[in-house]
Amino acid sequence: MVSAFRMTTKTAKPAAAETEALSRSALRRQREREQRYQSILAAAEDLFASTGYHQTSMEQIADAAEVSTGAVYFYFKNKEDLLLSLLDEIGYVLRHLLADEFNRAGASLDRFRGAGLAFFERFCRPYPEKAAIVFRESVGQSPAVELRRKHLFDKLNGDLQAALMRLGHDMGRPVDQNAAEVMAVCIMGIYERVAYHYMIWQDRRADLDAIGRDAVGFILGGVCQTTGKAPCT
Amino acid sequence: MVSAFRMTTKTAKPAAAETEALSRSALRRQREREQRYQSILAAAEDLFASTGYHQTSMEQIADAAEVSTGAVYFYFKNKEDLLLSLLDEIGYVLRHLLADEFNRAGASLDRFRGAGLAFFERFCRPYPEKAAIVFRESVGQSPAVELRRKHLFDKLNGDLQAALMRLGHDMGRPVDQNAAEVMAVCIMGIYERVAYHYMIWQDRRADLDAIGRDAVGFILGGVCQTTGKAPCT
Amino acid sequence: MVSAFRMTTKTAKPAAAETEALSRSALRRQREREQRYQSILAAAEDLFASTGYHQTSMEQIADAAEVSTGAVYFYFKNKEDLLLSLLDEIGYVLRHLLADEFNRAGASLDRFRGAGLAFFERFCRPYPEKAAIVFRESVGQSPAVELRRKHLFDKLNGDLQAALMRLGHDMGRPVDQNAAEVMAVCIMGIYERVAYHYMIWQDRRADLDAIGRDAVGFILGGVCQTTGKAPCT
Amino acid sequence: MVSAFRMTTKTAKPAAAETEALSRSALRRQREREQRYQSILAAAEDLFASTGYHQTSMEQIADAAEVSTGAVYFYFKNKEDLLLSLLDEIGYVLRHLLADEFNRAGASLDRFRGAGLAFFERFCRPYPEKAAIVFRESVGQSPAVELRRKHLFDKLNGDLQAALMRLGHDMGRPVDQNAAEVMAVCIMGIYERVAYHYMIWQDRRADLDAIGRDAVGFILGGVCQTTGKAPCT
DNA sequence: GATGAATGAGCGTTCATTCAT
DNA sequence: TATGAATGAACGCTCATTCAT
Repeated sequence: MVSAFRMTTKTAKPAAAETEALSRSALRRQREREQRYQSILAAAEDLFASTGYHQTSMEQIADAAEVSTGAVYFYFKNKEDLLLSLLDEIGYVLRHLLADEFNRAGASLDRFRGAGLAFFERFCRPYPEKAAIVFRESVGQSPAVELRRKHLFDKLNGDLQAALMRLGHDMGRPVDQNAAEVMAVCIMGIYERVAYHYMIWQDRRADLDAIGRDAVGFILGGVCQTTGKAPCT
Repeated sequence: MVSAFRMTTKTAKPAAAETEALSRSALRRQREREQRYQSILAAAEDLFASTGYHQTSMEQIADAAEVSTGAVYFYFKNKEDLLLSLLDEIGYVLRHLLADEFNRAGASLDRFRGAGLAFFERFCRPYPEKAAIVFRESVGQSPAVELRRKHLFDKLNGDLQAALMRLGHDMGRPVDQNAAEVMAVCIMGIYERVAYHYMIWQDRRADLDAIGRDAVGFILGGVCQTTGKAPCT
Repeated sequence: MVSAFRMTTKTAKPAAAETEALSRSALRRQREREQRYQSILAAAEDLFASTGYHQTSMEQIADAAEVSTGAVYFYFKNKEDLLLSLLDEIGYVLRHLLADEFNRAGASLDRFRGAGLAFFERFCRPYPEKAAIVFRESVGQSPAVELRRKHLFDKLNGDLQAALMRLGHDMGRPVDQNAAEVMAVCIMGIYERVAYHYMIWQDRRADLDAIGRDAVGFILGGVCQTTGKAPCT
Repeated sequence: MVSAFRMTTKTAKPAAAETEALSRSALRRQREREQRYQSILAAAEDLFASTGYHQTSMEQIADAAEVSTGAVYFYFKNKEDLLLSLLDEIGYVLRHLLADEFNRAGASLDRFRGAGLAFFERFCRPYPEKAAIVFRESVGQSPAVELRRKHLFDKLNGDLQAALMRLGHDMGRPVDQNAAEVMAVCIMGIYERVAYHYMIWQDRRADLDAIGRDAVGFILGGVCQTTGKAPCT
């Protein structure tokens, strides 16, 4: 689980009686801890998405999560760490979503279509707050956040790039590594801006099917351009 | 001139004999004023791009522009106004750059190529700070800034959309308005993310030619997809 | 207690076994909180009275109360709130002081005498800072402060007016309501200006007995004028 | 004229050709200067009374007077000086108004009545801004302003005190000087608070006649108390 | 004399973070 | 562990005043 409570290094206590099975009360505490961690993260996600990262104070997050400010600092190093954790969680969700599509059986081009549609239908539509956080709230906030964002995009780009190269290979028209990278970046750009435009700036959740299809069509056109599949329909 | 000093509303008494030509000293004052306005804006651009909007204090901007904090507030309503003005200026530059390409003579597809290359070569490369501001620093800062950003993108999208519909018409394959809008958004997304990836996150100014060509290739692929020109080379 | 720490709205979860008696440490914290609140208020009172409301900075108040600026803002919404709270406290003290006199047994006219003397002897003399704040520092500072001041005077006037009407009734010469109000306002005016003149502008604390007696004499003359008690001695 | 432009000490120029008659242009300049001085003062009076001394900026005053900020500083040393000048002017008006009443022929008690009525009818009613400035805006603003306010009240008190002593003498019941002073202060207090209550806090201009009569009645009662005139009607 | 752009000290306020209990 | 009061550095902004033109 990506959001599992990160074990603090100083886990002193358990050392003594940490028999193979944790005591019942220890288990309960563990569970409560995890719940608190999640509720704080959820509160932060909602507030950052709705009010903005800078406009949200730690106290508001604590209030929304029904804990004290001190508790927030027990679970997270600082405000930035909250955003980083959010980014990690969202990255995890998003990567797996896309990976699932690319690991499906079927014609390789269909996988690109599937991934695109999944991005719009199964990420943006159900989780608009997560989209707002990766694409809006985490932009340009601090070097550390920017770095984490970069890492996230690098991974997504890498996945896409790999899929493109596999596709080129399958089509008998090997794609240059650099070109594949640029294409991956282009695809991510389309995902991002289409989501931003139609989900963050406008609320076109209702039309997302059609929009997604058009965007995916554009992507496929770009992809075929290089991999040569002539009338990419 | 986009950056002409915004005339204050109370443009003074029309005076008696303020003939067509302003007095020499009045002209000089006017010029100096404009210079100050520009130097403050330039200082803000540099600092926002290098240090980040929130990490830059008004005092730093004043110092960099070699004026007092009060002077900054004389020329700009507040910090946000500085960012909005920057956005306006950048939007002006960018739109004209792209419009110039679309108004050129020649095959319509070539214009898309030209616009894409111009974006990378003639906007991102010479003005990396401006790119950092539109694509990074102005993201998610405040409702007003977000709105201005949206307006800017709406205009750019509109230009692109119009060009796409003209192209479809020329090709004898009229493009649906909504589809054209989505395509325009896709193209802007590619511009943005490629610039972000290769200019803001990495410093690949040297490779920008090749990268730009690949990205433009992708765009043309997406465009042809719909407008039907078969082997878009 | 007027100065009891204003209960914050979010009075926490009622907790499980928070029996009728608060834990000892909770009680202590409560007490310390109240002390801090009072010490900040006292610091503000002193500084406002000696230096002036506008001339006193929040930092000075914090320093004088030996707390941080942040602490001041924890206990009071802002600087204005400090003045409003002071006004409330002073109003409470003053009203009760006068009410006590009017509720005494004895000839009704004597009560007016008693109230007047109490105002000078038991309010102005021991609390010159409080007098300075109601009569000087809170004048014309902001709409909210002015309103609170008005409310305070309205209450004092109301008390006086009621006493006057009772007196008229007792004397068999009912007083018109409007006339009673004007008389109440006149009495407050005398209180205020005599205090201002002899306590704020001059330091005639030593002569306050005689001055008070003369002023009270004047008031009684005015009162008898209407209620008819002939040679009001 | 109290508001005549204070001659600056450095009136260098005239020294040479200041023949008994000023040249026509010199006269015109003199007149314009006086007009500007007055218009600035009037603008300040309006703004201070309506918006508050601290809430009014020098720029607002300059704008309202249709001059530059610099001009305001040519005619007045600083913002405080503006308030001091206003206080002087108002003091002049008020003192003469009351003096006129006291210098009238007739029974001496009637003069007190006349003065009181004049205060309400011929000062407060036509010049509510002036009342707002003496009684509200100039209170507790700075040591210098407070001092000037004190001087003004001292003079008014002195006039009243003198009148009281004359009255006592006329009545054959000489009044003690100190007692007369306290009575004067009481009368001023009534003037002030009744004006504040019914003109500044409420707008009872319409009922001012009745209110004034009641207040004057109260004053006469207080006065007779000491000077012995039995049934002061 | 008049202008108004420029100055810059100063202030109120915020809020991420800490730490005694 | 959890709490929440306390901290204090930092910042945006105002505005009385000055002075070159």
